[in-house]
Amino acid sequence: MQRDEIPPGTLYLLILKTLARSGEMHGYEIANSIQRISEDVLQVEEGSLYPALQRMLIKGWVTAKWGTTAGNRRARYYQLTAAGRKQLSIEMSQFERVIGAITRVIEAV
Amino acid sequence: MQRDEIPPGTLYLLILKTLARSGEMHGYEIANSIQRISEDVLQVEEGSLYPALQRMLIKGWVTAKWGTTAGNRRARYYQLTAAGRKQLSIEMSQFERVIGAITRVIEAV
DNA sequence: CCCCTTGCCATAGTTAGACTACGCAAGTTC
DNA sequence: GAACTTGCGTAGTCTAACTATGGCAAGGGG
Repeated sequence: MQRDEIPPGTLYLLILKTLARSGEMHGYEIANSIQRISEDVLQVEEGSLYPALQRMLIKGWVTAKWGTTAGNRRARYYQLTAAGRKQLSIEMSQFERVIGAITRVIEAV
Repeated sequence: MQRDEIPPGTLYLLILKTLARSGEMHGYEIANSIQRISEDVLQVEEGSLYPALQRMLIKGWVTAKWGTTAGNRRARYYQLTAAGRKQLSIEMSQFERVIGAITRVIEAV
């Protein structure tokens, strides 16, 4: 019913940026990082996160390899590719462009 | 394929705000207004606009009545209801909250 | 007069993607 | 050994923006 929180399309941007900042992370870390930095406004559900990561793998924006966490659990570590970095810059400018335009409309007198 | 321009969910906000600013408008005017004020960044397709207006009617955010334009054509004029004004303020703060959070993430060091 | 463009409304069908709800496994804590 | 946490994953649902199409009326150009 209630459309909540993460606007469709921006999850890619959030993940790309998070990976760009932190290098290599596994899914759980990515979700926690986004949630923490957004001050709990954005909650990345697992049912959104993992399918998004799969799609990003297919698109070639990230690569993944299995490893072991500090807490001794197996986890899949994701890393940006060159295409991912390029996509990040595309999504960044797209985001600014669109949000700027929306802001103009909702602030117009 | 390519996700373009208007992020799902924000069309309501754009329409609500446009009606709040201009009082009474028909669909075509609403679309043109959004496009103009956004400096052509946001293009409201008819196939998005009219279904959205229908949903807003059902939700009780707007009322509609048939009339005639200055150019002598029949058109459906939409007007905000009290519920629509309330919804506008909800969507405004929601938008700011979420966009602020996303901005924190994509600007984090 | 007929056609063409523009204004204006509408719907059917497709698609992307975020969600809920669930399942699985391994480690830690009590 | 029960419960909790970490961690990955999928099946199915739903919203809403899109493409494509159609229709109709008014006005202008040939």
